[in-house]
Amino acid sequence: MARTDKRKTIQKKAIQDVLVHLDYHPTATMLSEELQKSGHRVSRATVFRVLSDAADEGLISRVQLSGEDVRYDYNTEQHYHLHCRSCGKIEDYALPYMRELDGIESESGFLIEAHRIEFVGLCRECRSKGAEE
Amino acid sequence: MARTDKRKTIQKKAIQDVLVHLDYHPTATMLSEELQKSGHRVSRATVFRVLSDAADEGLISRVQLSGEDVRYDYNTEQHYHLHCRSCGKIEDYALPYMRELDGIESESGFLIEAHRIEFVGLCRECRSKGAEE
DNA sequence: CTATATGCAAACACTTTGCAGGCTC
DNA sequence: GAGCCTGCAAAGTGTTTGCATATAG
Repeated sequence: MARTDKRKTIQKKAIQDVLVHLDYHPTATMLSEELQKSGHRVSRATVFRVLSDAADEGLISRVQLSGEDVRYDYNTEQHYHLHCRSCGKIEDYALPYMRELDGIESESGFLIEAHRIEFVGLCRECRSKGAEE
Repeated sequence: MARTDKRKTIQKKAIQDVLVHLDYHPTATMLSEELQKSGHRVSRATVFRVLSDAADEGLISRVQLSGEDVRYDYNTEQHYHLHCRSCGKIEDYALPYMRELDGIESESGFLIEAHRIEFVGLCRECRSKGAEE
């Protein structure tokens, strides 16, 4: 699956630079577009490959919320996400990781190693626009 | 988005019957195959349309876990899912819905209306196979 | 009867892959 | 130099859509 990713290439550097400075969690396609905007020329296939490999190696993390394509997050700390049901915005949520949930006993025989929480609601902007309905 | 879904058709009935009796949460494609197995002839497009509409109307629920296609669950009660990282199995988890999480204050100005939790780990079978690594 | 729902196939969007050539080490 | 990495384009997937036809009410 993941290659060894030994060599430092200008493409990887460009991808990392852009990802770190974005204030949102992009899909591979979005990141590809951001690269173009900032003048970097990296093929789409490479963006997919590099992001996927980096996630497999644990350098960045994958985020998949309901109804969304896979997104990438340079923050590899365990954390949660807020998902606006009106505009689709995805933000980090400042709630401390609920470590105790990982240890919960389960009737199913599962060994629980981690958990992910997606909070769904309305962001400040959509609330003030009256999207409450 | 959602049509009004007024008419009762044999296709809708077949889809509902099969979905309710499955012991797992299928994707539209999986459900399409199950329909074939059980002798129902429903076009793939119809399966996608009916499932999506039913979810929009709240008759069934969408489940999307990391790295997976959208799945459908006839259980519309709020509940959580266990996701085996080894075999990919998705099961319901008997933890009561943590209603209090929906009300948590957020620094971001979000109004939180609901949340979803995905527990990741190893199912009983994969544990005994020694997939722990 | 009339309008909604289905089936089919084409269109789509996103992602993956094979291969030749380029670039890192 | 050797082989990993990239770019390109083609191939995959899963899903959506347009349109003619079938059918529920």
